Amino acid sequence: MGQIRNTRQRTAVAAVFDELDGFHSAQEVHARLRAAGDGIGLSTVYRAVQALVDDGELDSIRTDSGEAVYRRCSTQHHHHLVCRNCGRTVEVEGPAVERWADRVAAEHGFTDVSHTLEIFGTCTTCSQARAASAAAQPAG
Amino acid sequence: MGQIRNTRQRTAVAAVFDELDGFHSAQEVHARLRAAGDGIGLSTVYRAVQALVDDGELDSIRTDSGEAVYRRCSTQHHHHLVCRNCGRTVEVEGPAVERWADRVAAEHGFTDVSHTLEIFGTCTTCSQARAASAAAQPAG
DNA sequence: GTCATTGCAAACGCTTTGCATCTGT
DNA sequence: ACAGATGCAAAGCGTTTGCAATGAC
Repeated sequence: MGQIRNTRQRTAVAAVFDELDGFHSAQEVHARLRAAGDGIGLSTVYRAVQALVDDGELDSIRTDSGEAVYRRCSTQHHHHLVCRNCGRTVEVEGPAVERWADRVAAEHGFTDVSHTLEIFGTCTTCSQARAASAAAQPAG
Repeated sequence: MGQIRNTRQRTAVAAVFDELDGFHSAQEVHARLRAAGDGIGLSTVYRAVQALVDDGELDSIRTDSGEAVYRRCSTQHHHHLVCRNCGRTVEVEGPAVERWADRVAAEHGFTDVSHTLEIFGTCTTCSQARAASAAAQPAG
């Protein structure tokens, strides 16, 4: 059964996640490899990424728009604080949250626990801009 | 400009979320209304749901499979602990996490803060089933 | 030589959109 | 009567899959 072979394409996909931190989509990886001159098909990237997830080498989450994004598991775990207006992102850590999530899951008998946490808000710059434009256009 | 009208369909969609707790997809709402005898188009459900999200009456998140699901905002805010194998979901609360998210966002100057948090794991039943099947098939 | 892997294109599922019709105001 | 809302069908998007060709072992 399932004998796994080392191919140029699989290696290339894994290498992308070695070089890049954070989350990246299959399409992004594909574009990046194509740009680098590595001929590779989109479906191959999808299959390679899935294989890496199955192997436990990648974690995956869904973005707000429904796209699947992947990151190397060994990367330092952190969360994102995202401005919902300009998209500016701040990486934040919260050891307490990690422990809480693990504890809650354990209390319910869950094992092999992971979690995703995103915080959304309006950053200083954008809330000031919004206030200014509201003043200029009263009925906004 | 944007004058919003009260239509039978919009009311029906909003009513579904009044009666049901938790997260539900647009397709599920559509099927439910059809089953109840309310004639309504799928795209109308999508548009109604989006309008409710814009109005701040619904929250939306993405499931693991990329489907968008919605829930009434007035519902007590909580998070989900999801079995990544069978999909069983437990609702969990974590006041500490809420406060942490608000504080971290405030420290970075963000306002109007919200967040999404999902915990994934393998539930007791599924981890037992997995152990059993691994024992039966040593080279799995 | 065998069989997993590749790559294309077509299929898929969820969501969005164009447009003619309908309806609340 | 006007402007927003509806519903269908078709398009759009990310993702998956069928199948013949390719290449790792």
